[in-house]
Amino acid sequence: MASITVENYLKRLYLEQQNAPGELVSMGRLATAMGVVPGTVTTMVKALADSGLVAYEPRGGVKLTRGGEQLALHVLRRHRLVELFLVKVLGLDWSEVHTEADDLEHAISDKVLEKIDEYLGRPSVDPHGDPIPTAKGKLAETHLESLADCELGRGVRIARVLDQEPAFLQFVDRCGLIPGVNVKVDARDVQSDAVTIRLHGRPAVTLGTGAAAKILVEQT
Amino acid sequence: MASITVENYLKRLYLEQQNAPGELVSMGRLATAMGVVPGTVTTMVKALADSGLVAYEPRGGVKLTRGGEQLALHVLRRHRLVELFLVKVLGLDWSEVHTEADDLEHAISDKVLEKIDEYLGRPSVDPHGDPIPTAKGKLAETHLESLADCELGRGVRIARVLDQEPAFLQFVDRCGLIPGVNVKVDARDVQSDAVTIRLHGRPAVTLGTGAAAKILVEQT
DNA sequence: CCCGCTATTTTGAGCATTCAAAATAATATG
DNA sequence: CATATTATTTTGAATGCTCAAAATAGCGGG
Repeated sequence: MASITVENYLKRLYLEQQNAPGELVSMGRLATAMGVVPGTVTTMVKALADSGLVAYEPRGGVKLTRGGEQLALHVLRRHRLVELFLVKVLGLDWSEVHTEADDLEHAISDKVLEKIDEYLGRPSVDPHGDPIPTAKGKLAETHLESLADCELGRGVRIARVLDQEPAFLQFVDRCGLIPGVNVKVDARDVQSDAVTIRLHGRPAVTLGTGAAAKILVEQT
Repeated sequence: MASITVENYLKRLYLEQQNAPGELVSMGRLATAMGVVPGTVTTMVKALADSGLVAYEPRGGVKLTRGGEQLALHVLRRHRLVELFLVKVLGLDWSEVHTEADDLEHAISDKVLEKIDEYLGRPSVDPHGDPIPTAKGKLAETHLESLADCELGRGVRIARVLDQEPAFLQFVDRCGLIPGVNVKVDARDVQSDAVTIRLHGRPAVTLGTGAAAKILVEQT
């Protein structure tokens, strides 16, 4: 059985790999992401390599093996199903479920997970629009544009928010830019670094490009 | 923050104290209950004593301090609310929720716990009839008789089953002796060590005294 | 009162995870 | 190319929890 710590390293590593596909993840990156000192990561990664969960290149970086990736996806599945469950069933705010799920994801058995999945009707995304890996460990690939780069004037639907910070999520919520909402990018200005979004039946919202890039949309 | 291990020791100690009220719990007892070697318990108990969670008498035994008891009750509350939630909401069998709750009880935040409690309508007992401590750490005292010692012929209602073994719970389930059911003790025989129970609309059941003693009833 | 049994405690050690700080390798810069 | 900078690894140590096995204490029976 993978310990909670091991599960966390694998999950983190998976997410870091997503940020820079194809490349090895550096020790420093992983250390920052895990909130530990770099030496700790070196030690841990060597142990994970011994267990066959990661491929480690000294002075180069790490990546998950297929086995490690499967485990990471299983953790991610638990995390995201729990998030959705907390929002949909227990009525927690979507800005707070990430933290809760970080603990619960290590305590949920397959049996309970299956019940949750069934209860929720086999959902494919969590409350932030993040895709939920299947029980078999498959993750639907998506190729979404963001509010920072989608076509001007065209109607789009908010699909995913790439930031779990409660403060950001609450802000997004106040603006009404939550997944499922139909919007249109009215204008972008490089000089002012601003993106103006028009919502149905609401005042227009202006975001900086940084924030706009974290909100992904799909065509309607 | 109390570690998972500490929470488990306190919970176990609380339950052992219930078995023999007033007395100190011996190291050996606690070791068996925790599934560790006695030396481990001595070490751990001294640490708990240093944290003010237990009162330790060398060569005598341990008991919880008020602080330790509060923590134990909080863990027990999480455990029992989770059990009920798993049965009522996710449809797990009552014979399997104990094991699941043993993990989940350490991963549930107060916020989520409160939502669960609310969702369930502030229940007072779990699926086995075990009382649920309040958020304030109060536990309703009960003085129930068992099928092994209640009055013959009188109508009683099953209120609690004092055994979490899946096999026993499944057996109890098959007999229909689950909490809430009205029954009557038809006969008891000291020589054959047997208790015969009559159920409404079902064949009568005969149990050994040992099993009967684990099924508690309340007057109807 | 001593003996032997049993429960408890102590001691020494190991595993997993972490840190601090020193050593080393790789990389960029002048 | 030598050096300065930065990233990584190593080393030594700590913490929390555990075990095995030796030492010790307490108790009942002779």
